[in-house]
Amino acid sequence: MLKFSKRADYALLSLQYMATVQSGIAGHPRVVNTKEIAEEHNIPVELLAKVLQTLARHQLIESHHNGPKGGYALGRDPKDITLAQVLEAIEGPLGLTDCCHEKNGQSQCEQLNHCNIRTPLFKIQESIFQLLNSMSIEDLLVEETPVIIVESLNPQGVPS
Amino acid sequence: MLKFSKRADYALLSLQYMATVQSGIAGHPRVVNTKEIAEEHNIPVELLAKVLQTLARHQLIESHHNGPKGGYALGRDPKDITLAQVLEAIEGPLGLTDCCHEKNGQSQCEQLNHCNIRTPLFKIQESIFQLLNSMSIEDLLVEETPVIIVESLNPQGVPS
DNA sequence: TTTGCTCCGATGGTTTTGGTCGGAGATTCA
DNA sequence: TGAATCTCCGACCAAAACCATCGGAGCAAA
Repeated sequence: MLKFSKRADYALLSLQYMATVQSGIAGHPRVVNTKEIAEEHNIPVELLAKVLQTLARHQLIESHHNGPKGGYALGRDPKDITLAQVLEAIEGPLGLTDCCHEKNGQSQCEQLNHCNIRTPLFKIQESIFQLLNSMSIEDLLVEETPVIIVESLNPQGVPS
Repeated sequence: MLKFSKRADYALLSLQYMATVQSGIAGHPRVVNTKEIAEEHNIPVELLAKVLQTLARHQLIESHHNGPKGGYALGRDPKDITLAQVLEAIEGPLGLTDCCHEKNGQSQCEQLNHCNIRTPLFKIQESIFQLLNSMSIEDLLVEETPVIIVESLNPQGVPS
């Protein structure tokens, strides 16, 4: 599936929204609160709150707990927040395979000594990382987006 | 995390192994059975069996149930099996986000009407798909692979 | 003081995933 | 023919991940 989690989706939506509001394109720049983002995008408030907390903890956004006028704002320039940073904040260290992650100084991979596909997989991983690092929140600020349904990748059309 | 599932890992390991054996590099080309692959790579036999069945169902490999000499063999030339095909066979239709997948003719995305990040995300997805489609099992046939631990992507070094 | 917000921890339910088990059918070999 | 060895298939269970909810503490502005 290679899918983003919903938390990641919510994070990207929120950051894009905050960037738009702060840019001043739509009215005066201002701080936005959780409820507003949630209602705007049809997201459960409580879950979104946790996502935003996580982003704040990683300093991608700043929390302003100023009573009724509190809320969140971007911690830096939108073009200084890469998608890789967002994903890593939300989902933890990225890595296609288990052998990418250490725990107590040891790789977690059961097949480490019998594995012959690390090198090519790392190449793929590198490409994906490069991609995610090359795109920032600023790149999400585009106009109207049409609905696209992705076709099956399988050239044979064999049902999955 | 953007991680492959273990089933996907096992599938790739198996296909690489089968390609090596069939190429004749190491002794005569032959059919391999589940147990051999499992022991070779330290994988639970039963789970691997399911993975191989799935691959066979998608015609990426062929099953030869010929009693004691039975086993599996690649269904086509290694360079005609792309990684995208393998992943899609194992994990179902690929797609970064929910709005990629239809169900009963309807998109599953709750945020469809409030979503402003589809276009850029689809670009990312396209790039990843292109990458996975451009690599085949043949590309996995490389020599010795060193262990590499991937560093954190986060330039700030903020703990995740 | 009240309101409306952030923050944090705890919890429950559902889905996915990893892993297991048992039986049916086919083929080879003794 | 019968035993052994394999694939094949479906059902099953346990653990982990993920989504979602709730409750309460603290803070600042009106």
